[in-house]
Formats: sequence, structure tokens, C-alpha cells
Amino acid sequence: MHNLKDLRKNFDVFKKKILTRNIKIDLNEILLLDEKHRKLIQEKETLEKNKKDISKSKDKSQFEKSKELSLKIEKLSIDQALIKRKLDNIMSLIPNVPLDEVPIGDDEKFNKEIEKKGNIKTFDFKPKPHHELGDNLKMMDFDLASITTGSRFVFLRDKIALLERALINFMIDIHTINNGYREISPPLFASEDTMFGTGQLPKFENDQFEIKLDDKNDRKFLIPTAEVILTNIVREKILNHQDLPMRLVAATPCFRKEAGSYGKDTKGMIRQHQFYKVELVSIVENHKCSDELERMTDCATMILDKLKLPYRKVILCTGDMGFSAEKTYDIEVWLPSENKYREISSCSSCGSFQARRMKSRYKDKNNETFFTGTLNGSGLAIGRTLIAILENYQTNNGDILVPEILKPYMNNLQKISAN
RNA sequence: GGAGAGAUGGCUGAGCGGUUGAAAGCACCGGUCUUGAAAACCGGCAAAGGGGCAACUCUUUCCUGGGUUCGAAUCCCAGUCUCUCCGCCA
Repeated sequence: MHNLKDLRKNFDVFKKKILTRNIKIDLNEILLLDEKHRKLIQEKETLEKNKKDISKSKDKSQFEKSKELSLKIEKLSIDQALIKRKLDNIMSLIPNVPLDEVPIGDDEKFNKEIEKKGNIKTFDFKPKPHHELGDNLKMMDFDLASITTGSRFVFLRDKIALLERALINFMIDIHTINNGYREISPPLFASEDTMFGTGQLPKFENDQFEIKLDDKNDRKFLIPTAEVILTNIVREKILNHQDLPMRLVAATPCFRKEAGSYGKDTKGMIRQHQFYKVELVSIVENHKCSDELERMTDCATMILDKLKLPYRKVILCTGDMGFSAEKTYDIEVWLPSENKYREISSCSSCGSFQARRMKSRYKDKNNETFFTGTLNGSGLAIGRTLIAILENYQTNNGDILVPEILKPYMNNLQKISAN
């Protein structure tokens, strides 16, 4: 959500930047509505002042006039509320403004690689895709999931199930012990307001799973990422600057409809309706967002370094960034079977965009109140990390070597092989 | 599911239908004192929105939405949430 006052002042700059984000919204209407809105407010406030003066004076001869004023005020209020609602509706659909260093472009073709790390192994056999490896080991079962549940779900068994659990513990340990994040085990349901706060609603309702809790009319949703619930921890709060930065980590299942990706990544665990993800969230003083984004991205890549998986870091272009982001780094891991890099983490700074939606503020050391800065990043997506390990650590006979750092998390297992 | 209690500023917590935007305490900011800190003392300190270059000023806001009244944090109605007790259950 943007600040109307700032927007009004720098409208042309704002418009230019927003247009780099591939949206079709009549931005000029905002100015018109805003002007009308302020005019109504002024009229209303004049009358309210009159009324207040009468009531203060306790002058009985004026009481009739006060009643008339009430009627007029009511009329103005209705008009004003109507316009306000229109204005809010438009505002809530406008994405965040990209930072200057974000490359301009319509789609992922314009993303820029900024770093490449790790050694890509050369195999003396044709590396298999993860689902084939998992299937051969009888530890990854998509057919069974389609019977019990449907498509885009999976059963993991035995050592691969253990690998999943190990990855969660390993990542959480690194982030809590080495990186200063505080571990949270949050609810997996989020209210409508919470979903609005981080920007999933109203625009992306189709991607969300809605839950029917009871007959009441308040709505609940399964979280599509722990970002939603972790970031909203500071909703409607005014924090003290000493409380910041607040760094939180959680491992949770994530639920996504993946509407609009029919036929995409239908094989394997790349794109599922349900997957585990270790999520990092930082709440910071808003001028510290850029530094925090670098820090957070380093925390995420650190995991890949330790797992010795090759990856690259990419800065997303304006058209490819998420709704709430002002700058995003994607981290992509190497998948031998596809012979390319695939997204395994996405770290974004949202500036004060989400904070304004959530009304999350803090007082700085001069006691001035500002909106907080919020950031989120995967550290990392568990399902995709599991895929990367299977594919990068596979041997010619279909076994999976266990990465050194994970062994203590897997009862010192050396390799995963068929039972 | 049954029975109660409550919702007030960053936090805790007073509050009579008419200078109550709201006592007090804590926290926070500034100052005095101190070698420095702590303590003590003095002063400041709600948010959102409108107008103004600014000093400043106006409006709204005491869970939400209605109602009564010239006037509501305070009275009435509806809803939401929280807590306590009983029952049921992982």
C-alpha cells in the first residue's frame, strides 16, 4: 500500500515506476478521486466544527441548528465514505514500487545473474531426474498420493522422508544458532486481514486455499508461505526501535493452488500444492531494508554452500517481482537432470509497503513514528532442496550420497540406497 | 456445547452524559546532577487524516457497527475478540 500524500507529490515519478510492473490500472483516477475526497473532508470538517462549538456553548437556542448540521454532515459522510472506498480499492491493487537498481523488463528474460557459486559435477552417466530416483528407491510415491488425495501431492518414505526432516532441522539450526533468527512455530491458518497485510489479498485470492472453519462469515486461509503469518506478528503494533531488527524463522508446510500453471512442472516434486519451506522474516527500521536484504540473502546461500550445491544468484526485473516486493533476489540451484538452474529461494525487501497495509510501526530514537520495513526469504524451500540433493548426489547405481553436513541429522547414514 | 467476566494511549490501568484526547504508573526522548553509569529530580511524549512554506491549526479515534442526546469512553441494541469455570476431545 502506498502513501497517498507522497504519491500526490511525486505522481509522475510514481506513475513511471509503476508502469514498469506490467499492470493495467488507471492511475489518473486516483488523483481525481483523491481531490474529490479531500474536498468533501474539508466541507464536512467545517460543519463538524460548527456543531462542536454549539454543543460546547450549551446554548439552547442553537440546539435546533445543531440538528440540521447533523443531517448535512451525515450526507457528506456517506459521499465521502463511498469515494474513500473506491480509492482504497484501487490503492490495494497497486504493487510496490521497484528500487532504482532493479532492472526494468516484462518477464524473467530480463532478470540479471549477479553471482555463480559451487562446482557443477560432471557425471560419467546420464543423471536421472529426482522423481525417477525416488521412484526407483521406492521412497517417493506420486501414484499413491493421487489415489488418496489428487495430483500435485506426494508421499515420501523411509530415508527420503528422513532426509526431508533432516533438512528442516539442519536449516533451522543454522538460522537460529549462526544467523540470529528466532524460531517460531506458527498457526498455518491466516485470517483475511492477515492475508491482506502481506499482499496475498485481494488480488491473488485465486491462488489461496480457503478454509471453512464454521458458519461465521469471517474467512480463513491456509498459508501459502510462512511469510504471511510471521510478518503479521507485528500487525497493528507500534514497536520500540530497540525491539528491531526482529528476525524470525519457521519451518512450515505451504499451500498453493498453483492456478495458472496447468501443465507446468507436472512431473515430480517441483511444483506441489503442499510443500515444506523454511522461511526467514525480518522486521527492521525502514532505512535498513537494503542492508538487511543482503544479509538475508547471505543467510539463504549459506545453506547451499554448506550442502555443497551449485547455485546462482539473480536479481529479478520489475515485471517478474512479486506484488509486495521493491527488490528481490532469487537463488537458483543447479539441477543436473534439467541441465539448468531452478529457483530454490526468493528473498525480498518490501520496504514499508506491507507495513502500511498491516499498520506496523515503530518509534525511532527521537520518538518519531515510522512504518517498519519488512523482508522475507526462503531459507530454503525444503522440497526443492531435497530434489537438488537427490539429483546432485546421485550415483550411477541410483544411490544417493548423503551430504557431509547432513549426516549428523540422519543418524550418520552415508548413503540412501534401496531397502 | 453450558455459565460468567472483560476490551481505554507503546504497555499496565483510572474514568462522573458536558475543556477527558482522556488520571496514575511503566517504557521512551531531552535536561540537571555524576569521572562514567545507575538512582534522584525537572521537562516532553497517542494515532490517523485535512489545511498551511512554516510556526501552527482543524477533524476523527477509548474493540467494531448501529441507536438515544444539542452533546457519548460513559446510556441502549447487535456483532467480534479475549479471559475464567464446567462438559467433550487430540
